[in-house]
Amino acid sequence: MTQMGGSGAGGDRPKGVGPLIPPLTETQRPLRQQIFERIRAAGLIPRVTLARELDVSPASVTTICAELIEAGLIEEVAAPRDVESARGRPAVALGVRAASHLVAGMKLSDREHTAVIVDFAGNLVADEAVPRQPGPMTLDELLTAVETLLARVCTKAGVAPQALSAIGIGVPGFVDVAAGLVHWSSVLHERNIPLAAAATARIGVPVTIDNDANLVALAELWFGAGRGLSDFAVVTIEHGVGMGFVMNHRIFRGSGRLGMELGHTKVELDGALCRCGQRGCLEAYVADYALAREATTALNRPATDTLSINALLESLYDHAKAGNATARSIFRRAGRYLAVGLSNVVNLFDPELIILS
Amino acid sequence: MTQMGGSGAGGDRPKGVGPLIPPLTETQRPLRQQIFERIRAAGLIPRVTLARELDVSPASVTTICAELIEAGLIEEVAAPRDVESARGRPAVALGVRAASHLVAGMKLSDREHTAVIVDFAGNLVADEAVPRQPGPMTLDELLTAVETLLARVCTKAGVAPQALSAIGIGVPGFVDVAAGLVHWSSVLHERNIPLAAAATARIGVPVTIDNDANLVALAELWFGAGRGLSDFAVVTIEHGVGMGFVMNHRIFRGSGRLGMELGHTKVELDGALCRCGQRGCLEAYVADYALAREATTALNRPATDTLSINALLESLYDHAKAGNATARSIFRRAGRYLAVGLSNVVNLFDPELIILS
DNA sequence: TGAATAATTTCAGTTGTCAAAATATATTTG
DNA sequence: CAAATATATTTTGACAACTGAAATTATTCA
Repeated sequence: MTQMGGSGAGGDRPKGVGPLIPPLTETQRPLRQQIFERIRAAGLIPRVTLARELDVSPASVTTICAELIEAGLIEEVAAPRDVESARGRPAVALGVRAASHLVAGMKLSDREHTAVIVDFAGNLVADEAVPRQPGPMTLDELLTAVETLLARVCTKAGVAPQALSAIGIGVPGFVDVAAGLVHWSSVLHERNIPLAAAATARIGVPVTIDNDANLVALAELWFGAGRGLSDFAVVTIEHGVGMGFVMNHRIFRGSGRLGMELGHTKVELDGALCRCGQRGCLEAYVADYALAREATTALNRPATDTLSINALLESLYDHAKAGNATARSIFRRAGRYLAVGLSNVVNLFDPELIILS
Repeated sequence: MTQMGGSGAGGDRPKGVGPLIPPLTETQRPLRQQIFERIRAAGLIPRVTLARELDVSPASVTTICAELIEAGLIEEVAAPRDVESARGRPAVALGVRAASHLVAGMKLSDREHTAVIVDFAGNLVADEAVPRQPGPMTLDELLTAVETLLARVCTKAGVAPQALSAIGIGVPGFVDVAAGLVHWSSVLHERNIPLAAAATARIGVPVTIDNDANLVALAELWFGAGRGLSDFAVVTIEHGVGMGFVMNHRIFRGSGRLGMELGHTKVELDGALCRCGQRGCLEAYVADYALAREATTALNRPATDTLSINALLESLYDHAKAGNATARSIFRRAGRYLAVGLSNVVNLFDPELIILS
């Protein structure tokens, strides 16, 4: 427990109590932004409704919307007349001006690079995917790959890469979003790469980077099942096990500004060996390489087998489907450990929803 | 993954994108409150410093402080002259007016009820503790116990209970803070008790309730090692295993508004049986009743032994200290499982600090 | 065509905050 | 000791963000 200041009701001054909250936290979203976000969230919404929902005066809404229209961010849209309450002056709906900005999103994973171009209203304009050989690359190779993919998807969308307003790149591994730094990633040889800055310089458009699991969570928050929820988790199982967590309507990152490491949650004391060097990590039971490790044993393959991981797993899956008890037990065990890991997330965070991806 | 709206750059309107943040964002703390909290946090602080630290103009500070003084919440304090920079008009320090409010805090646990009275500046005015028989009580019994304890601590502080501005009560178990409801607690027979409302009615002073682990975390946030940290966890081990978590300078509660359940985190697939009916919970390895369960075996006691849990544990501890390998192994195992549980917290939340209490 | 109704805009006023100037209270220096 | 210097606080006038109430506009209904 804690020692308190001086005792007694006396006059001795304490050193102060209460949390030490740093000065200007990024606390408040000005009304301007609230209104814009509301319009974007609604898609199409008249001023009256905005005023009612945000609990501000219609006067303010008028003023701010005029500015937003002036700035070209939103526009008035002729809405089909609502048959129900068809009395009085009809409301004119506002919508985000889709053409005002275009952004690109890219995801770099072990086996595939994907890219999308989305307009300001969230409509998909073009997408593109290219497979690639697993394994890490140098920064320069990666940037070239990004540039090539970007060029292709831009061509498809019929715009120049420089016409984009921003680009977001998701990479697996440890990412410091604020600093634009990749501490470690399975797609890069080196560590502590300032990927955001490097990509921005190369492409000439502002680039931000994030952990891929966080981006999946963000996608769910914006477009998917997570809209309207304040707290939920997204779990991704690929080469590793990742988790993105949304809390109070925004992506939560641990205090270290890195994402959260569901994969290295311990599910077994002194359990299987994990890539990270520890034992009993969830990842050591459910990640693809963990399954492959067991598969070599189960299928009686020599350790030097040249089969790719993918082929090995497919073979394992076939055996399991065919009734091979050993192969089945591998999947069953992975499933049970995953359940333990998820149950821990539930017990600690109590999210409204968990999305498996 | 998620399906997007219409494809193509076309004119079809989407249904909107982006998180659906509820209208009244309680995000912003008005400057008024920021200044007050800063004064409370600092204990004694001049206006200039306030203006500098909060990054607002001295003019605003003057205005708001005048109001706060007018309201009797803070006061000017003659500060000892600072020898260093002793030039120019000396700053006059502001401090919270300690006498303006008194509050009581109570903690109901299985073996003891404790109470403190604290003034508005956080000085301890009086405290009191009464032991009690473990086991649940009825609501009426509990309220009577609270009332009695409150009367005693008030007498000690020399104030009438009605003179208190507010009372906070911490109870073990599941507590819905917002609703003032105790879903389940080891000190109450019944479930879903509106304890806050009942206590408020009985005592005549506003009462709020919270989970005891949360309160310990709150105490650390206000008075202890957690001041200045934005994210940390407090783990309490008593009858059960509880955790309070501070995130972004405030207590985090899961979406269900209940606290988090570190105790029912799984640390072993199909592990030991827990009070909650599931298997492998952390609590089933480290809580006092879990240790006692093993102790009866280790010490060769008949199951019907009438020793109290406390006596049993002490006996176990003595044996371990004396070198009894079996007894030692019980403690060692508990320690290792606790480490697993904590490591999971670290991996998921990445807190700056974990406080064991 | 003239109500009736509802959305939006206009307008004047309040509130919160700031920059700059004025004022207050020290210490130093001549 | 008076003037110069330094620093803290208050005063003053101005600006920006919102708001309430009244006015204006666009529709439907009779």
